Amino acid sequence: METVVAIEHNDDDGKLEDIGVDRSSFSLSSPKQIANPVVYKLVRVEGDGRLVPATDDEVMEMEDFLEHENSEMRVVADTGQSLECISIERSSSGKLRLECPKGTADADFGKLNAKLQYIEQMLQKVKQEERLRLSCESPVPSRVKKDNQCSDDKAVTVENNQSDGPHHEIPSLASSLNYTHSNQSGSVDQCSRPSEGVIESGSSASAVYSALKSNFSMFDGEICLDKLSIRELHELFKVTFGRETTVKDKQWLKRRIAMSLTNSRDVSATTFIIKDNKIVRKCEDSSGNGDAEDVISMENAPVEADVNLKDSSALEGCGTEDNQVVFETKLGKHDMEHGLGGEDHQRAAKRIRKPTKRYIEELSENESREPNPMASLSSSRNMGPGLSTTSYVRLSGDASSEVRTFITRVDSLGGSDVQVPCVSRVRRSHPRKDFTSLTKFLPIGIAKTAKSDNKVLAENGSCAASENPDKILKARSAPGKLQPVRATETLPSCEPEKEKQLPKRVDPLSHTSEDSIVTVPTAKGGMRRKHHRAWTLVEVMKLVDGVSRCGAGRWSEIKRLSFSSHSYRTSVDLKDKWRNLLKASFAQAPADEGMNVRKHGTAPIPEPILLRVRELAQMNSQAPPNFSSSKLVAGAGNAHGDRPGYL
DNA sequence: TTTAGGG
DNA sequence: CCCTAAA
Repeated sequence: METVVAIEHNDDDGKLEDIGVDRSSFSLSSPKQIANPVVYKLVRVEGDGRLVPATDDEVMEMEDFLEHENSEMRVVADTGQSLECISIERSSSGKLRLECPKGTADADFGKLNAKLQYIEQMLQKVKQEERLRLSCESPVPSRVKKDNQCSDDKAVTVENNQSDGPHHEIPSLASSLNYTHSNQSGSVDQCSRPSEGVIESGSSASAVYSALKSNFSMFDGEICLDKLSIRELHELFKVTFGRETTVKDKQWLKRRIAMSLTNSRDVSATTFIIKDNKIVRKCEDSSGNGDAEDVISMENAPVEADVNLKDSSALEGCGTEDNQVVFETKLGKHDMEHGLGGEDHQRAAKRIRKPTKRYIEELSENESREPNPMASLSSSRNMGPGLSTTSYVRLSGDASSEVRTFITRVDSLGGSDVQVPCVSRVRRSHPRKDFTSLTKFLPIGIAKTAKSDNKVLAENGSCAASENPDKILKARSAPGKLQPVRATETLPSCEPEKEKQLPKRVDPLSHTSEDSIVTVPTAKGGMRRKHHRAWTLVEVMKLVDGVSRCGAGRWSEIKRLSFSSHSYRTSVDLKDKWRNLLKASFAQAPADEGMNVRKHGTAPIPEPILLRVRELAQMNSQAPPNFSSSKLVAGAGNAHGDRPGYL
């Protein structure tokens, strides 16, 4: 099957200003055109040419493209053959769409620009891959199976919905897209034979080409996704994204995994890199990251600054309807000062949220909360029968850029209307975290109580909303008189339609597994919550990398450096995870090659990572925790010789 | 406040 | 993961 990126052009909002982002590659020059939101619909082309709606998983994949709008420009050596797509945001109708609120259109188009260029690159890579396959490789079964003669075919269609707006620009955009792969969509039988002309057509094609060449020559990787079974891929997927997948397509899984890892700007700065479906380790050891960091800074810094600038302007545009809300518009130059994880540094730098003991507050929350276990689905849970609740969410600012998002909720209960202005900074390209949990919050007590809490909400919202819902919860559970409602498991598919309008996204990358919060009984009779956030592969890699550069034990340092973008994952978490990693790496040292398919339930950490863990552990003369492990003895004299005696 | 270690 | 003692 092929995938089509259909571009609709909507003209429902034409008064956006042109803010002068470089979009030359689109041939877009008139402000008017920029202003028109572009809506992408993700569809799939079946073998017979039918268009079918994309599946959820595909949609999810699309979202990842936006996740890393900055880093994805990096070359991905990727064998994917089916899916090239863009996703911006899912609208209520389930379609993907990008809406450009005023003042942020430029940012979006910047991203769109990057996205399109990225697609170009991807296409080139696909072709390159194809060439390689033709020359030296046995075909992958799944590929042979494709009914379509041209499994690599990418069709980019552009449909222009707008009636009166100037759409002449859009076709040019389309043609620029089609340019790269026009021969594919045009003639079916050519697709497996990329011509030189195609290679040259892309602006960055030559660069991609050379990059690919060098990449393919590096085969010292230890993890080869191609060799994995579906099951293993599923497991890897699980570690990588923290969620399960139902997709059976090996190719898809491989691409997803490789993509995620590669696109993660955090990972890219680590010693692990993804090349050609393999997780390999950079040759240099822990010291040679300077280059990577520099590159990243160069790539991202301007963009970030740009976005941030818009940020403030967007702010003014929206107006702070409440003085209680304080913004820091401190921006960016220190974004990338650590070289990675530059997403949230501003927030991290300012307004440091003290890591309160969430469990305590959750305890109190539990006490004040009705014993009713969260049976109903999220939002409308605490809308009592007698409560007439009208609420709307107004979004100004763009959710997909580092911009604050204003939510104004009007709750009318008992005749007294309460306006709850909230400000949330949505991470750039990480709009997924539910701030809907904020809107789910409904004061049950007296209106006065709610009012007094507005302040708290507003103040905390600026920094909490973009983070873990837990923190939001904390913020509002402090007053204590309210009945906070936690959005426990918010499955996208089950969400009320209303919710889908929000930029609330499930992070397909790392946060996808919504925190599964289990309440475990404590000795003192109380109930404490146990958050569980599956460690994703990316996180593990970051952790390992952090340890490699800071040394084990300096967890706060590591957290600051590598985990500043992850609000959860305290330094203690890092330490714990490291401990587990250590245990894992030593426990099954001479295990089967490739993936550790050991005890079910244990995360299948890729061997190279465990290997690295061992190295680091021995470097730091860290003794494996469980000394009595029998495997350990066996491992000491193993033929691998990858780790000299560590005893 | 952070680390180390037990649970 | 949580909790706590110790630094």
